[in-house]
Amino acid sequence: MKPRHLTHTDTLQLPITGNGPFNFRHTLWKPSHYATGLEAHTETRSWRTFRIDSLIIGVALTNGRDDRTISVEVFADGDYAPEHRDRLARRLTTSYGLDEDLAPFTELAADVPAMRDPLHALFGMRQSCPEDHFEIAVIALLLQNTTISRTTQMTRNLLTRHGRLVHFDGITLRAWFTPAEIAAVTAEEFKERDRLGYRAKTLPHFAAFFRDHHPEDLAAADNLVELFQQIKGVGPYTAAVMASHASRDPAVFGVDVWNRKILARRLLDTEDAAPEAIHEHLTRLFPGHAGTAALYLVEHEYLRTPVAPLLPLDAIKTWNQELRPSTS
DNA sequence: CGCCAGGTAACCC
DNA sequence: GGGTTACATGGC
Repeated sequence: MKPRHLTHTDTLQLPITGNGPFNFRHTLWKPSHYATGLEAHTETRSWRTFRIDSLIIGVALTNGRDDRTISVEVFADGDYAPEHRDRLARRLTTSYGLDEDLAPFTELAADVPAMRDPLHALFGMRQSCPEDHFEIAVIALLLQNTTISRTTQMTRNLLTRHGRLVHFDGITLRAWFTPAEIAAVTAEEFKERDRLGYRAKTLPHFAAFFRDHHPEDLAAADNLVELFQQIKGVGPYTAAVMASHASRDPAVFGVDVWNRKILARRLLDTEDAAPEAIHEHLTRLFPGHAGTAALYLVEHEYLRTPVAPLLPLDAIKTWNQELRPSTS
């Protein structure tokens, strides 16, 4: 599979309009996130791909000098039209919470001892979710009841076989498939070829749901967690990930066996605890912002030993080699 | 081997 | 309703 070359097409300056501090590095790069090949980060620069309809866009992002702007170099092919500029700007602004008010959370956190170190180390970090609802649902699906190494393997299989490979600004990255692009793929194929196991039969349900429900419709729903759980294969965890990440509800967070133990240790001083106990505790300490609080605690846990560390600048070439499959 | 992973649906009473 | 159990797969 040869990468498609995207050419430099546009430049954006995105203002940080939301109240509160903005931490460029820890907003775009999350120490706890596993490697997908959809993005790459060095100390000062980030790259990411986006699908906007069928268009494939690559962006290179850097922090503005005043910490209140993000500079975006846009790479695309010939289909990039003026209307895409606004949609991309909105998508980036939402994905990284540039217009969100972080102050209510930081004020609550100032009074919570367990939050002292995370708040200090990650000050100004916001939720990041470059994925749309469909894409984050697939990520959450691949996290269900398995190890990160297998999640990484399944992600690689899916993106290699059904996604795209693009090259821009000196880097090679994968890009997502759209619901329409996997509409014809059978559950059997997902299982046998992409090694999805029992998850294989739920992926077609995801594609069908998001072909019929566009992101705009979802904003109108009043109980998203409930709505999302109507999709076969989406339970409380996946629905909460979708609501907290793609819908950016700061009050919501998905509890799984992994963050359950982290939060139990940090908040309750025990090795493990019931999900309800954790949820209740965090909701009481951070009314309306429990999800943001959980984000800070979990990312701080991984800050010293990131799952996918920042790349040294000179590692990009090696990275490109690894991402290109050597097999036909 | 058996157990467990960054869960969920289907089944039981 | 609330408490089991099967579900695929790979790593240890």
